[in-house]
Amino acid sequence: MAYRRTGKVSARLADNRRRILNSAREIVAEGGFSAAQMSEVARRAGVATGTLYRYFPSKEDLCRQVFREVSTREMNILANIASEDAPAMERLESVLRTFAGRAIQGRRLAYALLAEPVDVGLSEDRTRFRRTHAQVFAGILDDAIEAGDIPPINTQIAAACIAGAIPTALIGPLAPESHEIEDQSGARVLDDIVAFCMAAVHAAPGTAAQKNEKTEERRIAS
Amino acid sequence: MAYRRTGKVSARLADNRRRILNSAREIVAEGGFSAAQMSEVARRAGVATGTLYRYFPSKEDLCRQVFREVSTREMNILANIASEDAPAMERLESVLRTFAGRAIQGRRLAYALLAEPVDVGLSEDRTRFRRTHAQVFAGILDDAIEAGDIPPINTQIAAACIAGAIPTALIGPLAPESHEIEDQSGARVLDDIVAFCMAAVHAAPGTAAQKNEKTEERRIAS
DNA sequence: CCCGAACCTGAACCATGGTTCATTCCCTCC
DNA sequence: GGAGGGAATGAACCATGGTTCAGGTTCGGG
Repeated sequence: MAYRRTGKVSARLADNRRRILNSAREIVAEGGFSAAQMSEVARRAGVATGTLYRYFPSKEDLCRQVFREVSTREMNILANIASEDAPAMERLESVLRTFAGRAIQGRRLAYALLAEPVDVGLSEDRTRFRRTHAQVFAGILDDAIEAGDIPPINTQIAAACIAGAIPTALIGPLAPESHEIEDQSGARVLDDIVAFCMAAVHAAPGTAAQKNEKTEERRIAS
Repeated sequence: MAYRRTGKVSARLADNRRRILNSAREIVAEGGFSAAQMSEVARRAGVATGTLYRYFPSKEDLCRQVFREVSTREMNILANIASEDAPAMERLESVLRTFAGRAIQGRRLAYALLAEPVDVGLSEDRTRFRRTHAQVFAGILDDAIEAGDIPPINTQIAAACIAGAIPTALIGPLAPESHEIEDQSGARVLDDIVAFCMAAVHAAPGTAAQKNEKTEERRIAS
């Protein structure tokens, strides 16, 4: 009697699952995890609340799934830059600039990933995310020291500082208001932040400055 | 008939109010604002839940009061250092060290003040706190530039970066575990963080290093 | 000593939002 | 085409935690 799951059905199931995840992601990107209520996710995905529980055992699981998808994407972008075949200092600056640039566009998503109030389950994932994150910075810094580009420093601490400085300056309460960033001054803010971090690791002066005029070409794809 | 509030009574009222505030503060210092449930505050203060509402119109008001008391205290400490009659770079380092040092002891309180999930009412106060905070840094940096101690930089951005870097490196998920900090290595971590920030603003090298041996004497009073 | 006002108490109330489950719908198979 | 099982529904359920309020207690004034 057992009935075989036909192609059309499992396609629909997969589609539902995807649509739920996408809806959740959209909501998070617009209003953070606090806006991601199950009823709202369901509404946007065009299914009933109860249906969510056929695809995810709990809200926490759904949110973690969303978090992982988004953060993995971000991580990969940075990791790719870090593993490029280029001098450490170039990779460092590129990573910083990309990180900050992506946070500026999609500030709400960056906020959700990095700073928003979340409960314990998610903050476990976030911890992993930020650590991995800092590891990318630390790795490049180690390379730079190895290559003699910068003097020896505590790369773990420096990486943590960078990982804190950039989001704070961009998306926290200390950040300039959105409208200040939207327009042309955004590039300037970005340059200043990158310059701060480069100086912090004793990058040879000028390295960051030269790049200023390149900012325009370096627009990051969303 | 009008009944005059006698001294003994208003003393008791004041005492109650104080005890409530103190209990709330203790709880926040131990477990953050999330642990500060009204029933728990009442229990610790030795009054009934309803009584809290004779002293504070809502939980939010109570929490904001606590936040203000604690943050004002912290702010004053930093502001005093900032307004000392000393060279800008000395004041800068002193402020950084004090800030980081106080965050290290009382990490949970620092977490509550700086990073913990809170709802909108409180985060308004927190925003003010962090801004004032960053202003202290920025003011000193301006002095330093004026005095020619460091090259001109965007002090607003630098201040925001510093205000983000220090807590992240100390109390966030990127921070070393408590036990790593409790023991002798705490001073080392602190030195590295301060060194990072000093370098970031192009402080002349060595300034931070000289101070390392002074760390012991600079133990911050709680 | 008694009255009324102020104060205190804590159990009941309520709002929010995640989770469940009896019912309905739709699909596969015979 | 209809029997039976998986999938979907959404209103009801429940847990949490802030807030209220009817009833009891304490205090000042006469």
